[in-house]
Amino acid sequence: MTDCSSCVVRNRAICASLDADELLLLGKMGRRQRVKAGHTLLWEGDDAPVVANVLDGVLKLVVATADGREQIVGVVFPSDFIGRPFGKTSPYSVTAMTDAEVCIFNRNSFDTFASSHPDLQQKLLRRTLDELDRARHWMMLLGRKSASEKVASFLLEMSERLSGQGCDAGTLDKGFELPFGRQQIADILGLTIETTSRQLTKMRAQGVLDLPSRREVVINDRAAMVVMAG
Amino acid sequence: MTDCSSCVVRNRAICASLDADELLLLGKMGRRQRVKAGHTLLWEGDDAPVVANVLDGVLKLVVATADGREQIVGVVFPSDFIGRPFGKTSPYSVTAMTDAEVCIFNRNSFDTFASSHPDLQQKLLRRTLDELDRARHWMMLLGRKSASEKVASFLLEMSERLSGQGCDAGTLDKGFELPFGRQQIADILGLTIETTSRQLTKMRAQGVLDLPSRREVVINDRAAMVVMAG
DNA sequence: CGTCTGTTTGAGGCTTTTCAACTCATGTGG
DNA sequence: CCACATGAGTTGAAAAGCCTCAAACAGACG
Repeated sequence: MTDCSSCVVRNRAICASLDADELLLLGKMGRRQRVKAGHTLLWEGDDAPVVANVLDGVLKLVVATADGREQIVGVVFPSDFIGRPFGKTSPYSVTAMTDAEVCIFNRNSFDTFASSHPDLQQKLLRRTLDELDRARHWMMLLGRKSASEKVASFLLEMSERLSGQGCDAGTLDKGFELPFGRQQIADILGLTIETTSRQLTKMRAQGVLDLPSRREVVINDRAAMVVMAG
Repeated sequence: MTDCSSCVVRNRAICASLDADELLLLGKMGRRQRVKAGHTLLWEGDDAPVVANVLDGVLKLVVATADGREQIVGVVFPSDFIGRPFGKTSPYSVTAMTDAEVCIFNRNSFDTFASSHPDLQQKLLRRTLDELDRARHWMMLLGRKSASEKVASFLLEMSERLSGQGCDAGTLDKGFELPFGRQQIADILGLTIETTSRQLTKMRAQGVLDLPSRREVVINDRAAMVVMAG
């Protein structure tokens, strides 16, 4: 069992809708689990037996074709919800991009619990609606944007989502550290690793950004970046 | 007010979770509205004051860039739900692709009603989760599939979704009529109208399909089509 | 110091887009 | 009834953009 009252994402995750008693009940169902970077929590097509909350780290949702092409269809951060409630096989794999920690629930137990806790279900609905908006926004990027627009859009979104992480939520840092490498950026944007790399180099040459190290990005000219994002 | 008990989508839409009394209450809030093909119900970025159920016809959800490129991020059929509950501006435009009829609710009233009807909310949650899965599946298509794979995938999906429409749900018709033209297919697949047209012509030349008229498609060799879909 | 992994860079080729012309079905007015 | 305009779809040629393959490079680590 898990002690929810001291949970790091207690107030941001869907659990935030629950009172002390309910939290205790949910806590009995959940258990914390560490996932090492690169390890896969859920496999695409499997009858996924669990749902989970992310406590720490970053995970990716991946869809693959038979011949091995991969597309990242979602990136989840702490307090985000993972999995497919209500009895469906997982339509994507969930893999840790960094060392991560999640709070896992048996799906059937969770479904039952959710059904009798409308507030929790509403929180889940809101979250799912937001995810859907984000996914549809991303569809525009994948279908209609050029490589440079894709990279610019990606950096701006990451800058926003990663800034929300720390204590000083709200302020946009100029610099931030990406939790993933070039290949994964490419898999998010529907590009190859080479094209991604070239676009970044071009932007650095233009002075719009700096790349102090492999995973660090500093946005020098956010306005220009917004224009490039299309 | 609307008479829900005789509604054509009564048993398929989210309303299916409601009993007679609740239905009457919801019916007082709703009103039927016709939308002519080409007319837009909701504009991207607008503070959308309504949500709706589709009664008849087909509508598209569109995201556009500043310079006019369009990506269709969703297609909704009868019994599907439209709109963004819980107080957000609409992240996309909703436009009728055929003459359509919808059952409209004031969003605030609907939100309130939903909050006090967990069954309705759960139906909405399930629907949203399904939409999210569909959207993510589509992201793979947009990001990683070739033009011919895109067209083949599209035709297969449309064949399935349009077959579900009639009385004989479940059986896959070889032939069906698309509710949209070439440009709109292109906007769904993230291609140009020319590329779309060329792929269709190529498939016809290969004998995989027939194109009896502009909007009709007959799939001759479904197995081959599945292979082509990647 | 050498190896390993991840990234950058280069050259060439292929797919898709772009631009333009043409076809075909439909509808309108003379 | 026919000439003509109209809009959607098809086809062709050329160009652009992105991908593929290959090689060089950089940082981390034993």
